[in-house]
Amino acid sequence: MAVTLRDVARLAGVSSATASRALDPSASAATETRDRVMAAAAELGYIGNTVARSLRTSRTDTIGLLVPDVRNPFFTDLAYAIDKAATEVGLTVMMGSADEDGDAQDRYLVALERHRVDGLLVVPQGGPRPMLQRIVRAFPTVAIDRDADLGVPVVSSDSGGGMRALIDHVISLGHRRVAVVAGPQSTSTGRERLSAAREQLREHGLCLAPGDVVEGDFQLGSGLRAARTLLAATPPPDVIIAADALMALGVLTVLRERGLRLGTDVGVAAFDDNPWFAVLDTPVTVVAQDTARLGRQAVEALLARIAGREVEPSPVPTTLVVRSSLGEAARHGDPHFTPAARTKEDIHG
Amino acid sequence: MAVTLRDVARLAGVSSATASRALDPSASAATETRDRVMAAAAELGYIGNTVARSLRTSRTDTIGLLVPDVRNPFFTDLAYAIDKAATEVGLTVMMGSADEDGDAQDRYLVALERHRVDGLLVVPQGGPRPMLQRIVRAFPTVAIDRDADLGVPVVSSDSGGGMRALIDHVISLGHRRVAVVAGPQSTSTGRERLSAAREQLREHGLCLAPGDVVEGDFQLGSGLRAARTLLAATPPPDVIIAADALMALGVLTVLRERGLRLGTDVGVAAFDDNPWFAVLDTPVTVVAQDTARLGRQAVEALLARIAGREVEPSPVPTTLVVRSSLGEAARHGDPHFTPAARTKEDIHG
DNA sequence: CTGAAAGCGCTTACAG
DNA sequence: CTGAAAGCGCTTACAG
Repeated sequence: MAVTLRDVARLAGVSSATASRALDPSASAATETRDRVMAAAAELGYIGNTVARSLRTSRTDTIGLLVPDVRNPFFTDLAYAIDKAATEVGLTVMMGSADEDGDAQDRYLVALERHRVDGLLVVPQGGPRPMLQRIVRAFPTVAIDRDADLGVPVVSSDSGGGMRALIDHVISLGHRRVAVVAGPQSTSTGRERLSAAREQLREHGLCLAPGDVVEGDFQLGSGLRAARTLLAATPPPDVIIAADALMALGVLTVLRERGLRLGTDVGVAAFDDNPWFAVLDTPVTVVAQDTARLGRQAVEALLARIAGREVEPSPVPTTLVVRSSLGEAARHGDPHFTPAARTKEDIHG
Repeated sequence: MAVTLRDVARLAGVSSATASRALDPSASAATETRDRVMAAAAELGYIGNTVARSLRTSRTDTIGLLVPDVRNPFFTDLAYAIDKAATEVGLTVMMGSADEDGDAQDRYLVALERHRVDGLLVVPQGGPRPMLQRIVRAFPTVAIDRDADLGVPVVSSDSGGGMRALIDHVISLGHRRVAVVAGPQSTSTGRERLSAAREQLREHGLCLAPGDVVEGDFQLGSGLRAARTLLAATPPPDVIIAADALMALGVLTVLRERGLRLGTDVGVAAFDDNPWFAVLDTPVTVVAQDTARLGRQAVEALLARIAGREVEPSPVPTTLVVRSSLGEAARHGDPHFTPAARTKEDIHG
């Protein structure tokens, strides 16, 4: 049916061994032979069969990518960046969304194992599951975003640095009482962002009251629930910081429901940037992650692991993108005297 | 290194042929043998090698998915739905984002061909490119969203119906002058949405002036440019309809820049829903596509094609989601007498 | 029900 | 530089 290497060889009048070499730029073949084989291949429209080659070489030129939920814009951007970076080095990616569900993750991992991917890029969910633990030992693996103590290299943003910059900014605007919709504390990013917030507030002589922290799961629904809890307090917090964009979206939604003005009645900031944040009537201040760089670095690290080299990726810097959702100067000219900041000072200062 | 079927067979004291059958639920084997083989497999942690199996059976249990840009929320949702549906029937998907770039699409298609995917799900870009034409003849293929005259089944939404419902709604609100940020006219969806708008306006005795249509490319930048052109007209149109969410986001951004009030100064509506549309100060009315159903239907159709069966997918219905960006009743109680509608009537009526 | 054998399409030491 | 041969790990007629 499909044209095979033997067909090409026959047409070129050589053995398939020679045809194989002629088609491999890094193998040696007489120029004249190479030309004849190339011509034959072109004439027949030969497309090498990776599965046969893989069986022989035990490389599939395929990597697996496992993310908790592609629909989370951060993971979408990450998947995009990884696809780009992988394609550039001739790797095809098998993508799967585990749906923040451990069993789905396990099923997907087995599929990748059956397919004998060359390596695995994984954003681990929850604790270190046995299946993941096992597969990590069998395949070159690089964790992205979250460190789940798998003993593999981790490519991730400098969450702590991002959060500290954000807290400094929040405080410089005159806000005092900060609440946090934290990520799941079973994830390193969830923990790191929360503890950085706590510590940096302490630097400013402030503290994060127990009632001002609600743990979410990085999904929209938990942002909704967290915001309802947080806004039930009297007085409400000056500022709510969400550990990702989806939970921030939940917070924004609740603000709308309650008729609360963003940046005036309560400030909101989030981790992860997103074009939509910029287009809101009150654009949202965020800590942006450099997904392109994360993707590139992840693929590079995986390539190194596949080659058997050790790697120790360094944290990727984040960027504080100041917009108006904290009631700041971007709009009014004075970072220390904006409507939102003033309101808060009236209450607490 | 990895444990193979032979290892399992040896441990169970049978031939690999028998081991293979014992592990295949649809093959016959003595219960006692089957148990022994299963036990051996479990003991050794045997995971079948798909690449060997594929070479033998010429099925890879893998399908390729090619979308123009995963970061477009519509395609993100679609990819998610397809991944779900595929996983359910034991297929793994190789995903690629062609970046609305024909050459990238071609490179990716060749990679899928080398990997001998069982079938292809593709959202075709631009005209019928030779590479795509060729591959479509070689692999079972189903087109999604767009019909590019490839002679393959097309799974897509009822764009015409959605647009007609939207136009009726716009008109019922008292708007008269409608402008459109159209999708690329090289895509069937781009054409279908524009012509449906034109025809339905005609039904109402209105027409779409040449200056009130700008062709975009479904990406953010073109929405920005289109909105600038459209809003340069005096008076500006009553309503701007964007053919997808990304271009709508561009329109919204320009409105903000100009200090124009959404739903009051000018109405906006879009194709494709998105959680962010709901959280804007003025939530955006949209024609929502049922991505879950599109994904399921695409996988089903592809399975049918792989099995050699003919299929003729029927268009998937869309839903008009009425919010406030056209200045409508949802907010004010009377669909025919809202601020926006009134303003427009003052001008044109 | 089970085993021996062939073969899927490649690549790669091994000779020459 | 080139060819003959083996083999990657499975599955599946073909006998028995």
